[in-house]
Amino acid sequence: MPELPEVETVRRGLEPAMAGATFVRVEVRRADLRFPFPRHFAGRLQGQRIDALNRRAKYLLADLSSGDVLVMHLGMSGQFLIRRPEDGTAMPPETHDHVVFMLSNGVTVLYRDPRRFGFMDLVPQNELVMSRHLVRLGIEPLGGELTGETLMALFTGKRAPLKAALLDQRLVAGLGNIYVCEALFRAGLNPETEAGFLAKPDMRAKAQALATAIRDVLTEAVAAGGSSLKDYVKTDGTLGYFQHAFRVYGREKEPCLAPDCGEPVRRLVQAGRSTFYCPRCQKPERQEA
DNA sequence: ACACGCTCCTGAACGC
DNA sequence: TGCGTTCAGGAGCGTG
Repeated sequence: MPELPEVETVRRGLEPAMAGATFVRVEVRRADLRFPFPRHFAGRLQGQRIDALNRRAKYLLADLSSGDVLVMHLGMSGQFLIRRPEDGTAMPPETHDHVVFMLSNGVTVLYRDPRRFGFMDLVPQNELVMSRHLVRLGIEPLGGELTGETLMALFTGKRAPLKAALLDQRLVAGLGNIYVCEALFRAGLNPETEAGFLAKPDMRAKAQALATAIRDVLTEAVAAGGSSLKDYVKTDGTLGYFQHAFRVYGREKEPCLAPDCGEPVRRLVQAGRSTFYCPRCQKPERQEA
């Protein structure tokens, strides 16, 4: 499930293959993914140089010499795979290979997405931050803005549970179900606690702990190449390995890994998504009415 | 404005 | 064995 660490890992894999290269030929093998491709998509890419490959939250952003930015989102099951000429026989595209980028350096980049929740778009550079994709995004969690103070400000008056608030890309952008569960565990916060509760003055230390936990878990996951469960692979087809470092995610009924705890990890459903937590390490805060 | 639930999609896992 | 059901979840959208 591509969340920020997986998207950043993909970016780091694609950057050396794509930055500085030119699109020689682009094949779009179906009319849409989650959304239709923009008009003349292939034609607007062909002949353009990729000046830089950036990331914002879970979006990949390729700056093109035309002045457009190629905006790419992996959805649930999107993968970018790099095929180098020295890899040998060219493999024919598979069923879910929807886009093929052929580059001037001989590299082929495949976009594969069985569930088609991903999408691609082209946006003029000077409209990018105000574009429909990016305009509502909250703070970048590894960008230096994420502090206890910032979280307190963002959560002020929020009735939603912490789990939902952290999944809300308008507040903090880049977390998904896995890293929210892991960050709340590390901060010792109950996923059902009202987000607004953390904004109280005496909760400053908890808010700070949460900010630190989010930064730490994302940083560690990027260093591990992301988490591979079902769909996610790196651009060379290999797996990330942060899934081995999960402390609660996917561990229902298994013992909590905190020292001297061992309480069975519990699963609950919030907003239709599984939440994993330790009821002993993540006790609900005393919330006066 | 805000919170919540529904929806898109496919493949894997599960149950009878 | 085989078929049907359930589950996974990013994020836009509709509803109350």
